[in-house]
Amino acid sequence: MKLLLIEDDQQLTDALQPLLREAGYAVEISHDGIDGEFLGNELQPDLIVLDLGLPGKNGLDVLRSWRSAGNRTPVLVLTARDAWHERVDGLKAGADDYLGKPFHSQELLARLEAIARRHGGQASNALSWRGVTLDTERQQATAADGRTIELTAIEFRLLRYLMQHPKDVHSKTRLSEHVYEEEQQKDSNVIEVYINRLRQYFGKDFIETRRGQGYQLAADTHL
Amino acid sequence: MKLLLIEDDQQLTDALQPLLREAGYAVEISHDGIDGEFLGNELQPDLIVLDLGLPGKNGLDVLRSWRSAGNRTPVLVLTARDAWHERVDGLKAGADDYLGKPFHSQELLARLEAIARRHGGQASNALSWRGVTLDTERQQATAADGRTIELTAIEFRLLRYLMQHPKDVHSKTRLSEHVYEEEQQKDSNVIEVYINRLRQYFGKDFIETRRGQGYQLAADTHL
DNA sequence: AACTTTAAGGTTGGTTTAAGCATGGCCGCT
DNA sequence: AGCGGCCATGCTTAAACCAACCTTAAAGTT
Repeated sequence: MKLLLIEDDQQLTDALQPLLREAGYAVEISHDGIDGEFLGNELQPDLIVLDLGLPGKNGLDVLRSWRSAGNRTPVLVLTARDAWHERVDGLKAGADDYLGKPFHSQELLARLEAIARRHGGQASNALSWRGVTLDTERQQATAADGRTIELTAIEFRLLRYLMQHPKDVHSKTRLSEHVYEEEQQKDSNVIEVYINRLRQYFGKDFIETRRGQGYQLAADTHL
Repeated sequence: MKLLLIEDDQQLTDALQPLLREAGYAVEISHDGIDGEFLGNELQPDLIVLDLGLPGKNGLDVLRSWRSAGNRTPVLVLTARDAWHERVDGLKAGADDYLGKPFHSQELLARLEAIARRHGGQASNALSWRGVTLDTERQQATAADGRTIELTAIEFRLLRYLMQHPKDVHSKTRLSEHVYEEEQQKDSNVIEVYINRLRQYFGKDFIETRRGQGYQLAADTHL
């Protein structure tokens, strides 16, 4: 789960980063509005935390730019505790939730969880594709033939990312970035090994190889 | 897509080169300003990444020389993270974008993509000519009769280059330079082989031969 | 003990080479 | 000028080569 945090207060980002990582996010940070807006479009994060008081470009403007350009990435807006009008503006501009500063880190995590759930699997926390379903809360999957499979942490993150973006082709580098925090040495074949595992669980043709480009969930044209 | 990287830090160029290749660029590298300026003119790259702190000749001067000589190749400038005045100068001197060091490799790729898109004209990532369309993101094409065709890396680069410059006649040497990094031995017939492949996919008369000169996409005069 | 990563050897398929065939342009011959 | 042969250039096919990917098992981590 790739999360983009746009916040200019260094102290706050330093404090949040380890927490968010611990909670299972791959965290990217930007300290100003212009850079943040760009990254929000190009990094294709799964979730964005956006402060409103930013140097460079106001957070609200950033949000509006995204939305009018068709970017629907879920956004949680951070506002000053008592600035209720900011919240209204934020929601109007297309935010998914807001949180007043200062806040309890636990509350932030809870709200992120909620947004991700709401957004990812509409109404439920289950993804499904070609007979395979993934329960994102229990970290377990059901294969097409009905077997239920307990997934380990990395199996789960990899499968979730693939199922959240079916049809797209993902390079091993990209998958690595979404499954891990730090950049992987490029001569590692972890991703290959885990793709192999998922194929054992769900069938050889559940994931297709695009040689030289990456992997992709099998198209379901024949259904 | 030929990319010229002008950067004196060997460690950085070593790290970047494989990444850029993976992203589909044919990478040329220069480690100083004077050489870089020359190559920027002679190689006719599609994109230039220019560091400002260079031995030989300052990056800004290099950029200004190009521009005043009429060279309009899109340039992304690398600056020290906090040297905002350098950025202003860079943009004034004719840069298309800038990026502070250190940077995320993903951000570099994203910005290059954005520049190329902006510069190449059309805001979308699809090219089309005589019923053939090319999705530059998925590396796949659609033939005039509707078949979709998954292209391999080299098929894709060759077809993209042809479709980016329709109407022009391209010598085999030129095509070779844009498809590969290093110079090809001139007695190789790879290009002929791949032209043949593309003709199988899209019809014999999609690409015309100008004997002794090169190849050209078929004119659509009769439409 | 369970999970993750590394490593090594086998397999596949994209790329390149190479050899024989086809075609067009040039030149000399009638 | 018209005809025909000859050479250069381009086409096609198949086989060889090599890097990417797969698979398995053992080593390393938590």
